[in-house]
Amino acid sequence: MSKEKPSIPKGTRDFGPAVVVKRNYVFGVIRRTFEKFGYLPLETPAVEQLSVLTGKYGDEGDQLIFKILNSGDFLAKTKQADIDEGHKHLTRKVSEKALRYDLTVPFARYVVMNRNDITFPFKRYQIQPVWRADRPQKGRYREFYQCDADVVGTNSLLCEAEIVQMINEVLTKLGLTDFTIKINHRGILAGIAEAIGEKGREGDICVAIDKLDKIGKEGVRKELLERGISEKAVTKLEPLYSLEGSNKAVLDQLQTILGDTAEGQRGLKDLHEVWNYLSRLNSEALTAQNDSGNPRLLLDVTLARGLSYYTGCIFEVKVNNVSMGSISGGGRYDNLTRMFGLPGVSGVGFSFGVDRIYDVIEELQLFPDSSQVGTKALIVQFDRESELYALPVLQQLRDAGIASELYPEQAKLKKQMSYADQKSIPYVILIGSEEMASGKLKLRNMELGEQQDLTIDDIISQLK
RNA sequence: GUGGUUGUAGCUCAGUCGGUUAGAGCACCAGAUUGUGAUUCUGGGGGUCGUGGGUUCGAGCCCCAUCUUCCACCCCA
Repeated sequence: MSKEKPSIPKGTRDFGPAVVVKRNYVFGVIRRTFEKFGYLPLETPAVEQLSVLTGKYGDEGDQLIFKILNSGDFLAKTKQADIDEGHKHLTRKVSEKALRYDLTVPFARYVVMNRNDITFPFKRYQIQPVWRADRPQKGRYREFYQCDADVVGTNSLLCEAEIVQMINEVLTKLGLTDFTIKINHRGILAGIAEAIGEKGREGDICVAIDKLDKIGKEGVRKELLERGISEKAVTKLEPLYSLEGSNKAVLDQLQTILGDTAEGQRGLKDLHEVWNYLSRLNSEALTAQNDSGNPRLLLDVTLARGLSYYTGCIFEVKVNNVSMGSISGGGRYDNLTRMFGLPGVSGVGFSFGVDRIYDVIEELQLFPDSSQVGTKALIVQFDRESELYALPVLQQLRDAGIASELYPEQAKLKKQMSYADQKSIPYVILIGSEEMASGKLKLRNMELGEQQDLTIDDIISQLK
């Protein structure tokens, strides 16, 4: 028998008990917020038909989908000619299923398949893992959880406003104070393209100006020219990078620049509406100040986002002063269900990246002690007699709702105490011959190192 | 997919120019202490140096491949 060193695939992780407890705390905050806003849970299979996923995320995205090899003789339907046609063609022959890449597309599929049973507007949240065949790096994993909330079947911009509200609430509850919810609108981007004389080229323009933070004005200029945008247009575009002042002031300036483009008008109207809703909701995203002095909600005309299906407002959330990419993102998509044969259903949604949020909270040391759970009391036993005596005591403790355990063997006292110590169990109950004789059990407070002789009833009322 | 980086005890890491038997701290186990953890003292176990090839009298160290880690790009949560 060969010794095999076990390992897990690149970009995947095991989560030990301490980590799972903290992750569940984050999930809990998110879940409670979603439910408070009227979203209901949905789960879909990890595996989707490959055809459901392909073509929804752009060419780059298709490359990153984990495909599943057909079972059995996966080469049965393949001929030499198929191999000669290249890997993209061959993939369809040997793979019909794939791991889901996000939660939005499976949701759209679900909506289309269940259109007659769903009451619109349909609000659902979904917390499940997704898989991407990306090369791992900081904050980027091949298996990670998304927490999505989406609503389909309404064009109301109240949904966009509520997304801002939910993001603000979740991050605040998690103890984060310095974060920026960036918002933009695909209409604004299209309007800009039109206004600078490059109508229809907003795709290329977006990809380039999205990198403004990273590569600076000159870098963006170079990339735009490489992508075939005219020099005249690039020059006209540049003032937009440095739009100054409040969100309101930026909107006013955009009005001047995009005023006579239809798409620009659509974007501006939508954004105004979102601001109106938030204002009436007395949103903290408008009133609370970041450490930098900026409001949390920030109109950023350089925000583009890669996913090709967005058509209206788009969001992205960045925690400031930590080296981590966006922890949340989303937007409105008008045509996603049309790809599955159901036109005219607009949706909007967003997603929290729990793995990144976890990394940020850990880095900022914001996990509260209360997010720890575990055994409250350990019963230590000495011999067979004390073990039998301890069993009804154990049951009484559990009936009283106290998380408790009996050490399962008659190990040395030192070993049992040390077990309690390492599991951070705050109380130990000792049951030996003296205790059995008197009926008073020894309750030891492990933190203080103090112990008292108490009846089981007194112990229960003290630990409850 | 492109470029770089990392891997030595359970963990964090030393390991000189390629040269004898690969080290430390922490952790673990046992004892000091037959009814008391976390502190103290004493002792102990533990390694195919990521894996597979190659160069060499000799490889943890040099070369190639591969896996993994982390980082940047592309893209994204």
